[in-house]
Amino acid sequence: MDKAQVASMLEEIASLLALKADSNVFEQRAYENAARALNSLDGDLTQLVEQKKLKGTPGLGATLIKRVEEAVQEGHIAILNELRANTPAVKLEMMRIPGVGPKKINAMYDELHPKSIADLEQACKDDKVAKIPGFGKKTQEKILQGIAFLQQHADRFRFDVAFTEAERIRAALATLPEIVRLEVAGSLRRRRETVKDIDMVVSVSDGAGQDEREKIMTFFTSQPGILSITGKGLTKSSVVLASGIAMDLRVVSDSQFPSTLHHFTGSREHHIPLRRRAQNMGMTINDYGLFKISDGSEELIPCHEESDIYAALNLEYIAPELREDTGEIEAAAQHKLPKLVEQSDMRGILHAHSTYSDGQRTIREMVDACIERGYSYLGLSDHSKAAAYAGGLSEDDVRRQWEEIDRLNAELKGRFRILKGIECDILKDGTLDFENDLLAGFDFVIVSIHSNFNLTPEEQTRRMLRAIANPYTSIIAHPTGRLLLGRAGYTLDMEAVVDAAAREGVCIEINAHPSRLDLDWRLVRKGREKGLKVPIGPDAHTTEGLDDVFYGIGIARKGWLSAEDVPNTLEADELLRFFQEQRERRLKQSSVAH
DNA sequence: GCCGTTTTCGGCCCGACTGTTTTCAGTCG
Repeated sequence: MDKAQVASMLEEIASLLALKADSNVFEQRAYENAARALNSLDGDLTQLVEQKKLKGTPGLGATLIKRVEEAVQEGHIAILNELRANTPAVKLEMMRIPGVGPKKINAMYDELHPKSIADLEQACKDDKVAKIPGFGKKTQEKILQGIAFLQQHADRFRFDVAFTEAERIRAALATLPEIVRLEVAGSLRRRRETVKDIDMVVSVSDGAGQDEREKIMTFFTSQPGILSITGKGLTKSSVVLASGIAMDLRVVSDSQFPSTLHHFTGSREHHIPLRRRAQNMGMTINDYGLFKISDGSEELIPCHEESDIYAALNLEYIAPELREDTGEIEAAAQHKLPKLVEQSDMRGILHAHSTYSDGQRTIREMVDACIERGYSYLGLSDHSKAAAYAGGLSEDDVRRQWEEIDRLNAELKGRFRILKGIECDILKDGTLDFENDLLAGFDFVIVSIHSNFNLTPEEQTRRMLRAIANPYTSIIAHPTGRLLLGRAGYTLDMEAVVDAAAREGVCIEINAHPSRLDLDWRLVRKGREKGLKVPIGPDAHTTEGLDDVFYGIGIARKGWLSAEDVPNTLEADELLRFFQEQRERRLKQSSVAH
């Protein structure tokens, strides 16, 4: 039983507690907090429990520690089983309907005993829900709409899908002269890998009247590609976009903009301790501003930018990507936040394919596209022979490719550099798809799993650790193989993998493809603390694919990475030296070991 | 259920919006 498993049990308890008749929201929150506390713990949970090291962890009190110990030692938590037995499954399902929460669910369940969402839908159509005390026609209609929304739309979207939609609307709104400031907020601004909806905040000058606001809202709700308008007012309008994503636009006066933007950027988890801090300092935060409380009256503290809010709380500015309540407030108070990596730090591409394997562009075309984007090198990494489905290279193909690279490098001398790399398959037993004497000819070796996804976690972990132990391994690519909203990753002990990679000096990439974003940012963060180097790899199969680096940078920033943590912020010469030293050190170590 | 630089009890972030109600409960972010 690992941390993630126990954490999800605690989360389930929280959800089930919410549905209890006499539920206590604070107890529920305690379980949610404990789940998060557990996830960000370092080390093996079983050991932590055995050594009684959980005591003192913020968010874990005596009771929660007992629950965690029970889960680890017994494999189950008694009160979870009890809650499950006493909570009809349909209640949990109903939690997914927008606008419906625990209280309404319990009322509907007690009156109508639906067995499924379909039953509930029928009850609405039969006008039975509107007759429940405290309910009415409008609530019934809203529930029907909520059910329809559930049936038509996924409840989460990949970052890139939402970002593209948001960017289109942002660009359109930016043409309006009435708008002073304009920002995307919400989880999209925090660069979460998936998002539920799009939040946007715009400001009008403080003297602006109703007309300006109305014009903005009308312009917004009449944009092309809007499926339906679910709300339209002077401060907030809501629509559903063609892709099925819900979007809210808020209009505020410019002096309120920083506070409103901050509020709607979240996360909720970040705001709770932040507001507690404000409270302790005799202040209060709401979406309209930061206020000093004296003698019971509130005095506005003027903030022109979000950074002013943090400054007033004696904090360094906290970038949106970090606002997840994973220690950023404490770090900001001690002025220990990292300087986060940016696109302008990136010097070259590591992990791209060409027509030699399954890429759609020739090496030369990929090179030109890199030059166009301001990069000074391309670390080419076509597939190895085991990846037959992807046109993996034979040993002869590799030598042929090297010749072409040598030729091109001579031609490009001084302007650009192609690095000889490979994306080498990790075979079922953890050995690599090419012999070491061939691997020695590459400038760098990326290794990754493309087969045998269904090994046991122990086997899969052993397989990966063996690949890490090969002294020619430079980088692990897409370590879990997950496809966001598609397929779960291989089950393996990622913490052991991150530990081993950091210890051995092997890099783990952030695969920047928006369907992967793997290594996960939570693990990026843990790896960074152990000295792991994390290149950002677009895994480009086309020239456009090179632009996916953008998504990888968002994840790198969420993982608290600075430029020095990301090897492809180095110049080509420095990077080649980095790989060379890495290999020499590891060869020396492995010969000592033998 | 957690937590403590006045506290071991009594707080726990905060306000908008909506709908159902005549003063508030539920939901959301």
